[in-house]
Amino acid sequence: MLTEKELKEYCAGARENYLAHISIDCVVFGFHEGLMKVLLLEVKDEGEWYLPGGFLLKKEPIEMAANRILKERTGLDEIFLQQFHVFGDPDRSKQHFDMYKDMIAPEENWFTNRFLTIGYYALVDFCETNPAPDQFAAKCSWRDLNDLPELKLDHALILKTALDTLRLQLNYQPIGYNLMPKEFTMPELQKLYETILDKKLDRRNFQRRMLGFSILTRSDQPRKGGAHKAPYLYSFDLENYKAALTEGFKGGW
Amino acid sequence: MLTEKELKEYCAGARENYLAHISIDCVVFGFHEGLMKVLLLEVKDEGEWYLPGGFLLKKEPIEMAANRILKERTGLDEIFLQQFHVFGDPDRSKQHFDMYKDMIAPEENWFTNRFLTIGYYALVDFCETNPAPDQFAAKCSWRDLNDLPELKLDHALILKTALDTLRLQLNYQPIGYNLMPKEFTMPELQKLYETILDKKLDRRNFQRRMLGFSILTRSDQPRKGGAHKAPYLYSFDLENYKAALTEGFKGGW
DNA sequence: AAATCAAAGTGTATTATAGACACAATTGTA
DNA sequence: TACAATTGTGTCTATAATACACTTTGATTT
Repeated sequence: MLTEKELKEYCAGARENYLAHISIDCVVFGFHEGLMKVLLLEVKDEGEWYLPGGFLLKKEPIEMAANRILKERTGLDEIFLQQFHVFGDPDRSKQHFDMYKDMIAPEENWFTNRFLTIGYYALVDFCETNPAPDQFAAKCSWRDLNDLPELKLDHALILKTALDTLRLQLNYQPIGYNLMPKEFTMPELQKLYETILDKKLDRRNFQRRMLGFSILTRSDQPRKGGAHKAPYLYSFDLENYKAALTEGFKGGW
Repeated sequence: MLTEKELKEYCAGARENYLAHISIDCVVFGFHEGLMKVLLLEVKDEGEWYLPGGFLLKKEPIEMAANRILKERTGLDEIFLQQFHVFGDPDRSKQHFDMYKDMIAPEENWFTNRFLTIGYYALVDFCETNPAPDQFAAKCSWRDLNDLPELKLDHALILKTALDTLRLQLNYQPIGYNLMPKEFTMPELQKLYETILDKKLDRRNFQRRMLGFSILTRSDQPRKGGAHKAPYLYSFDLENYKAALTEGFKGGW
């Protein structure tokens, strides 16, 4: 919780710099040790968590704002970002900022305005991130997707919608370049798909299909040092990968 | 073009009732005589056209605003509506309201604010609509999708994005219930698909596939009176149709 | 050094789906 | 009654999806 001085300064600054009524919330997906992770922030002095988010500078393009916000939270630039939905229920933030009602008049409090929030989801390489809290958070950290804490506001809905969108996306776009390290094995990539989809896939069919997309390059050297047969290393063929991103996988009609 | 009085009254009313910086634009698709149609408004005293749109009341849910706007333009209630993207380039409306610069100071002019516009697309039964202009338009009418006039602002981009989304949608959702009359023949439905996709489809394969979705009911009576063999009439099986809408057609993974 | 274990590599047979294609039936008109 | 236009329907083929089992490898254990 902020002090009265901090809050008032923040609100004055926000009114001056940010576009009213618009916010951005980001669902940042990572993948680590076979688990799907989401980047969350923990509210100071509370047990609650929320999604990385922020506001739009008055003359800033939306995508740029989302990038800026994520750079602040993760240290990463050029993140894979995708706008997926606007959440605008008039009551979506009701009562969530009651705690400040004795410090500042509601009409002065930036946070009691109505906000439509633009949802972005991001896919990032877990190992490359340096999570950093914003000024309302005690900490910023990765949480397991299947063991989530309670989320503030409508952030649980936003997260679910992002996940649904990601799963749909899997059907007509390649995925993984932004979530995997440079080199990876086929079983590791399969684990990513299994984790996102939350179901087991057949090893052989997965490999055949994935190779059929022609977005993978197999390295000459297998990965040594594991306790078993050395698996081949793959990397994404960026050219074909990007082509697949824009063209999609299956014609349908 | 509005008079100075009209403009000032509009701006004062807008500031009082609407949420700042947010607008809604709708791409309304219809289908008639084998042609894809889009509902457009023609600016008074100019040759330019724009998409049906409007603003969000301060306490109104977004979807409700989109419905309200479309009811005003088409007379229809309960329209199939889908949010598909937010357009928020800071310069998207630049210079488009220069014509009013001598009437009102820019800071007083509602229209020179920055707006993020939430794009919705709608599918409606062409024959049921009663197009009605808004107060900035000389007329509201259906235009052929493949013979469009020049559009104001970034409305050409919005329209194109809507169309792309619709085409994608075709791959995993049924479509047609909102675009076709209650009863229709298989060739008519095929024409709809061909028009949306802008390509020819095979009659026999189309029929087989479409019937495979189990969303159609064949009527006992064929349509008589045509100059040739009487085609069967079909209607959508609403229960299965809605199930297909939520579940999607093909598993993918 | 040999046996063992766990994970990875690979292939084939079957089934379902998509695509190409041709002929017969119906209706109004010439 | 022949014709033209349109609709209805079936089959063959190619491709893609699925199910399924054995072999290979490398480290670890005995």
